[in-house]
Amino acid sequence: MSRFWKPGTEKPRLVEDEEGGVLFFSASLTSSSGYGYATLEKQRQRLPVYKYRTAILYLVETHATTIIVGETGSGKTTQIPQYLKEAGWAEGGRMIACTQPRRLAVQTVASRVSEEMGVRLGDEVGYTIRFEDITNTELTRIKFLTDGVLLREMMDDPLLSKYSVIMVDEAHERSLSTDILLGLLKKIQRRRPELRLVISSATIEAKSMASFFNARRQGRDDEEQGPRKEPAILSVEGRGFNVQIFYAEEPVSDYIRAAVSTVVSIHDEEPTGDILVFLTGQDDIDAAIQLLTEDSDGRKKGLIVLPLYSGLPRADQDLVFSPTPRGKRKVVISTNIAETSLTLEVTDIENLVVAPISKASARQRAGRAGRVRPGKCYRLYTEEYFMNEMSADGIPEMQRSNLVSTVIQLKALGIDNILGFDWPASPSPEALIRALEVLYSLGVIDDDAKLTSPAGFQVAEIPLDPMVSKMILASNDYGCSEEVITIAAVLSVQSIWFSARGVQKELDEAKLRFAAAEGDHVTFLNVHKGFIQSGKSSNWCHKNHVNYHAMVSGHLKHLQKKVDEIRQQLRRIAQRLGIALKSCEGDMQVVRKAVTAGFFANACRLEVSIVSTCREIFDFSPFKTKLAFSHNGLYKTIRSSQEVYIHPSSVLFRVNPKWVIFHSIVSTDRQYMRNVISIDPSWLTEVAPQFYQQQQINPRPL
DNA sequence: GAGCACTGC
Repeated sequence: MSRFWKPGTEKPRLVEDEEGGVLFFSASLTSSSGYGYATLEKQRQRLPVYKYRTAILYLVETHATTIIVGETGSGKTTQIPQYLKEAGWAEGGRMIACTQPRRLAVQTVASRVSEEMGVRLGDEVGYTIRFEDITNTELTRIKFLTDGVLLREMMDDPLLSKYSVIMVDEAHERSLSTDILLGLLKKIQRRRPELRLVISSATIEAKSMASFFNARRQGRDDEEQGPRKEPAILSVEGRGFNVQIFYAEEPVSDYIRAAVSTVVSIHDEEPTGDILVFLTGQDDIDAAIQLLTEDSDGRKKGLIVLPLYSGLPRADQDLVFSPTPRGKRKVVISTNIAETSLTLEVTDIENLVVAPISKASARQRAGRAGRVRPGKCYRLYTEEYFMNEMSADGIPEMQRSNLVSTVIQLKALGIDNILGFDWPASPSPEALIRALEVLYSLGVIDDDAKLTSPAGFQVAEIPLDPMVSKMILASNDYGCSEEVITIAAVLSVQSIWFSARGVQKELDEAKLRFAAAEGDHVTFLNVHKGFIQSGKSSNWCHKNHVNYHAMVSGHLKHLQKKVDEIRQQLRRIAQRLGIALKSCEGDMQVVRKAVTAGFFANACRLEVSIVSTCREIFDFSPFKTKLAFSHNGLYKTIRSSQEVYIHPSSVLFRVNPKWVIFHSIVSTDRQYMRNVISIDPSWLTEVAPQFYQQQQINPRPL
């Protein structure tokens, strides 16, 4: 296994980065009895945040914005909303909102709080995430929700007038929607001086957060009645315990094997306690689990190995929270999802970090191990790497994202001057201009950069990327809205294919059964059709390597809601927008035109193709087509002549039609187009004459 | 021949 500095041999160096010593938590609240014996009320009083109850309420009373700095584990997320309610902030029909970046966190925190308050979830305490509104207009006083949902609520209620206090939790994560929300909340404060904001943030971000909310407003700033404008900052200590950090002595070559062997040696050498392993993705998780379980005899007995990633059905995710049986050791093998949402209350957690994450993220992960008792953190990289190679913080999503959705959301909320918008982390003007250009070319904003009517407002209403929304609008003109909505639903889930290690060949074969010469979008329609014809059978999915959990609607409450439910939601929205639900009865040309109408900016032309073989395919296709199989067709985007290739997961891989449109790009060693459809270049000038001048797309002889 | 995670009326 990898070699770590071990306790007892040579004192491990617990140096952190320049912030220093972050991992030495105060252990002043050592409750050896732990959870389980005390009443819920006693437990609440034992949380570190309890000491600050009066101070928090005072600051919220007297300041428009209060920034709470605290390590996770202080209890701030569950307690502060309750304190606020106890202090009367939810009286007179008002509500307290608490946002989270992730759905899982919303659900778990809401259910914990309702339990503590002794009320039924959905009554006084409720939550809202996409597809799940567990609130009651009459009763709900504390509402947990994702920040994305709160942004959507602003479309109907721009001042968020039903909330008296809005707590934005995990603001240091700087997720895209958190940052948009913070920018908008700052604006709302000017119109609603009585609104209170509580921003919870980790140490490093607190100052910049404060100066963001402190920035002088223009115009009237004379002292009026009401709360002080400059933000208050309160630091709440964590409940954490010592976490010892061990670094690999040498870089590991295979981090999955290194992680597995570290788990095994922890199991052999360490006393009771669960293990949490961070890996990069589902593939690695499956591989690690296979390695851990394949020879589970002998010493590995007693290990309960559980995967955790977002694609997992909720019931499987819940297994992670169940108590570990006596004499067993739980090993949770997880993606980032566990970095912030998860507190395992069972016993202490060991933690392995494997990817070049930021130092802040590494610290966050290590903190997972010290929640209920002292823990250990094994980092599968060297200390030198940590000190010298890893960046201090991740880049805010705002500064590395496509801003098309962001811009249209702001437009829909009446923010006209996008370039002058006061962001917590300003995106580059170039990125904003790029987004404005795309929206202009889609015809959803006009020459004055105002939303067009009705297209602009319709696109803003649909909770999808504007290019997908435009595709749906166009499907109305082409009489194929049913098909295009299905495509949109499939494109918005991670993958409809069931992939696991060792079954790649079977998956490829299954794909061929549905593969359409036109490309991936049409292939999706074939899969969906087969799924519906099977009566939405899980057995059918299994046989065809289709991921049942990606397709099925949530008739079992805890299943993730996917293609079916998104499709139903989009059909409802379409009807509301006046789009006729209509099938084109197999005419795939109109479907491809509708796709083109949304994604014309992603058009590419084949530059080089080495044809090797020809073969007749495909039984699902209405017409038999000859497809040329070749290797690594080099494409160039029409817009910017960027070199791109068809991703090997596409049905058009090695088929290489002359003209294609892609849905998205993944950048690895090359730029790969994922989800590709073939088009006729004349459609480009047809659907986007302003974007493509005729001479640009004249096909060159190949 | 293959990069990840998260989110949304």
